[in-house]
Amino acid sequence: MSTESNTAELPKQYDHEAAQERWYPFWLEKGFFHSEPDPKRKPFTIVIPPPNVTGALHLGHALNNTLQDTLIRWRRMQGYNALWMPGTDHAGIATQAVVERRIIEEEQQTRHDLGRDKLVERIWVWKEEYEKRILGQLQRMGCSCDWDRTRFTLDEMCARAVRHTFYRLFKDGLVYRGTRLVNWDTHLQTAVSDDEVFHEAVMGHFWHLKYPVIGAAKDEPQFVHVATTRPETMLGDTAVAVHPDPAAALAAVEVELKEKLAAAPAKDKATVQAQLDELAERRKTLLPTLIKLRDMARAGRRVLLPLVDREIPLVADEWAKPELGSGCVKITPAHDPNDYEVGKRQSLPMVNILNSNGTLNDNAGKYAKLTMKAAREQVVADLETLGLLEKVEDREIELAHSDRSKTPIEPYLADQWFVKMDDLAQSAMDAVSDGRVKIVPERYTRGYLDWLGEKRDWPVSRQLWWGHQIPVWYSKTASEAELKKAFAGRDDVCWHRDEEHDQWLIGALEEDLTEDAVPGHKLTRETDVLDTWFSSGLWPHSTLGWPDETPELKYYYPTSTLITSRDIITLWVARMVLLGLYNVGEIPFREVYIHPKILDGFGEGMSKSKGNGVDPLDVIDKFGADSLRFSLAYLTTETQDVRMPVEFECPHCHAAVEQTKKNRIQPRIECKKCGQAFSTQWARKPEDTVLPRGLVLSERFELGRNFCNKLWNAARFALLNLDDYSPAPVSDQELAVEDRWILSRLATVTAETTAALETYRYGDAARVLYDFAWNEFCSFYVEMAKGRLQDAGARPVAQRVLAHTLDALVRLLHPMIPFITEDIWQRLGEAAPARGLTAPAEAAASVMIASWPEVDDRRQDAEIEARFAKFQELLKGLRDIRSRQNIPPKAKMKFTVRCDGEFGRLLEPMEPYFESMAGAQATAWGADVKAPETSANFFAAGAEVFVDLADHIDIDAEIARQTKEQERLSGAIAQKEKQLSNESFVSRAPAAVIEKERAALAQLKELKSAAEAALAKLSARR
RNA sequence: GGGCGAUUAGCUCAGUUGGUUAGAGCGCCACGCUUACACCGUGGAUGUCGGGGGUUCGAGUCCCUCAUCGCCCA
Repeated sequence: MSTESNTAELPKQYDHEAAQERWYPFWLEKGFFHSEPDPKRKPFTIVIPPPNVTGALHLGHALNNTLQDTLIRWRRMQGYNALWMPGTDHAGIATQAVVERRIIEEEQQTRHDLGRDKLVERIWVWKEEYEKRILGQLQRMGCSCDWDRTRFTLDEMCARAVRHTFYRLFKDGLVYRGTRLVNWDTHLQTAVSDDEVFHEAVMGHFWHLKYPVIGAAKDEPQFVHVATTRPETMLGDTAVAVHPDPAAALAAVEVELKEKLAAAPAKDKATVQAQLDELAERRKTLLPTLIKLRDMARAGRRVLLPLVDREIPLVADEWAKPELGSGCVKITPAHDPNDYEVGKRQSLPMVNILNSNGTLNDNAGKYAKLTMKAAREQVVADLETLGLLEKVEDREIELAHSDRSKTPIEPYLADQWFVKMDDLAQSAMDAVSDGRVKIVPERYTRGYLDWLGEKRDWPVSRQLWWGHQIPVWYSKTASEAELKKAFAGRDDVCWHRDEEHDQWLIGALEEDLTEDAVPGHKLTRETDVLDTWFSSGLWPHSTLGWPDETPELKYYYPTSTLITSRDIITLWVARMVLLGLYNVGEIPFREVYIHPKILDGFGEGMSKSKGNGVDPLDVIDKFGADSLRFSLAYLTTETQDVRMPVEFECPHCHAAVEQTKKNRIQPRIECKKCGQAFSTQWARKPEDTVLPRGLVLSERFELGRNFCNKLWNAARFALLNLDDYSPAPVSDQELAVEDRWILSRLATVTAETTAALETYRYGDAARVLYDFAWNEFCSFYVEMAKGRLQDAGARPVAQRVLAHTLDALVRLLHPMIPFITEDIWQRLGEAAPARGLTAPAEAAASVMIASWPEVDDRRQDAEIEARFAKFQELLKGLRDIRSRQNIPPKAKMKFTVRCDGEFGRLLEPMEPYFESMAGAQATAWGADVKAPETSANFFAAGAEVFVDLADHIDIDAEIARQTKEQERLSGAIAQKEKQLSNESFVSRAPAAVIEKERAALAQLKELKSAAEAALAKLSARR
């Protein structure tokens, strides 16, 4: 870097690209991101919520990582030994689904064509590509992660932690295998968890079927009527249910409806009444039948299931709702979650009619091998032929879909592995209840506790190939004696009996078992893999080397803070707490900060599939990483999600094209301004892909860009004026008013920023610094320093305070906007290598490792701030007169101030600044100042100011201004008088408040009479 | 159905323990190339604080209720 600082080197606009390209490699090279355990220093640790390798990062990640980087850079500057552990997540099903889909699209091959090893190999290739891309994105954002420690949930270190955890759980009897109804994705052929399922309303039908009653007597119903949205499942029916006490059930509903009727607003009463009427009708016509059926059910009567000709029982169960439909319901325990519960209660057989690929199996008789869809048509047709189809209704149904394959979910009975949640969940609840783990904002605590409180066992197996294969081997044939003999002396193998399937489950710690590990028997390994959350749940300790007691684990664990978004509090945060406690015996982090979500201009969450996602790299290209970061931090407030109207930028003319729900899903868009077309993320066809792509942006980021540019130019000004800088201690006597003011403000702002960051109030921190930098440092301090910098006598002190203040400001801003602050720091380092007011010292080699500013209480000076506020008020009044009087900017104006001696003593020294900042020259201060012949007056800070308008008077403008002022005052006076004449106010409000109001009223009246006098004078001259 | 959050200027949002006539940025209007910055400067206009009720001398702020939107859970 050249040591000259000339203007050519200091462009008028901040060049974000140059700064990013220069300083990130610099930080890396210096090893500033790296941390090593050092017992002499206090650690501060965060682990990244590992992004999925499924795809690139979006704006939500940008927010998440901006906040983490801000936190870690700040703590690093505070002197902590700061570690930010980075890495990525293998995201089992999501990644496998993406890669599988791509292989099908591009090579027309399924995973079964490829085989397990080949597919996994292909996914690793994908992972390498996306990991690189993701880490690259983080780096472009400026993230100061310790890249030497980068981990992946499927790498050797994490895999070892997974093996140990599973083994411990297995050995402790906390993991078991069982048959359960799961959400089956027939496309991907795996179970998916509830949170991987979304519900969508689709148009469907409601088929009304009837099943013949076996041996029905004359006075008995010949058929039972049931209705279903999925008629093909009747092949798996094992019962028909009727309510055990239909009369009571109907009565209960009636009571409820009556209460509702009483409470309902008038407009809703008719609807509720109609429901009541229908209920009464039902009681008359349907209830007797239901009671009869109930009695038949108790007598063990059966019905004949058509098509498969299976006799199935009538059962009495509360799941059947007498107020709905026929009051009877078919029970298919193997294919419906509610029926499954009924099945368990009533000890019904569970007939599985599905193959894992979604076709019907042999239990479906002649319908075997058909797809669900084909079977449905056939079943309906056959029932109709038999006269057993009563009617078909159209109906909108909520259908569960797999989030991964977007295909409908089939409830399906399958063997799954579970972790018992009892004690584990309790331990995680306790950690939060007793405050060892603190969730910020606190309101998220409740959801966490409620969810864990259900203590539902955790299904951890997935029928996938991409993931940690469960380290359990099966043997059906060996005896326990043989196992004991085969594994004698080994503490890395243990086994449990699986009574349900009549076999041994053998777990192995690190080493895989061979097929012949038990002589004379063949072992087979479980093919399922573990849920991704199982491995990411270990993240805070697995990345630090657990199960080994590494120096890292001892030093950095528990970590300090976890920053994440609210949707994974239960899935991930809770799992980390309970697994950390289970494995390490200690909580994984002390605080969890939950940040807002990013929404688009329509209030919808952003997603790539919706087309409203913004790529952080687009924003960085256009605005720079600092602008992205600052804008996001600025918008991060406690209760609000971040709403961001999205727009395209035309690559031809750079005009903004508003994103609409319509154009956001089109492959090409025509620019309204220049008429040329550009492509979007949806472009697939050659005619679209040849078009240049339009960036997807939000004008919200202009806030950050403008701010960075302002800061840049303030620094530019300073640098241009520091050429002959010399460091030296500055005594209090040497400080000018504005010096003392800015130093006082700096002390306050330092305290406010620190307090905001301590409580995760990023928006507040950004606002405080924005206002200070722009409205105080730039608008006042820099403006006022200009004069002194031209004066050889005052120049050195002005330079020293300027350099010092900029130094501190840059340090305060560094955690949020690292690149520009480093760029300024380095340039400042050349112009003013040693800085500081009491004892100038060599600046740090990088702002990254500079110390966080301390609050200098001694500088806080309420008196100087009050004095400065008066100055600002007067200045504003003067500028206002100029503007309203249409006095040309270059024309000088003269003013006098009627005030007491103290006021004059304080403000008179500021005369040069009225001159330079408002083009106004003070000609007199004091109590005996008289209004000039032709003048405009205003009150400010307790003084009356007269602007001499002899050369400028615009009577109409002044009348307008004074009239408006007078009206404003009249309004205020009326309000105050009303308040003060209110008996109860005067008798009940605190005396201080009343006193304040009285004084205010008197003041207002004084101002008003002055305005009236001025008006009278003006009218006379008109 | 239960829970959480939101509703303040055209847009995006602040608003501390209830106490002068509610603020910022963008946008808008007027003026301005003042030797850091037009990604700028100076000034200006803009609000039934979602609706209704209540508590209080006093409510954007506390309570109840309704509406709309978003998220989570069933």
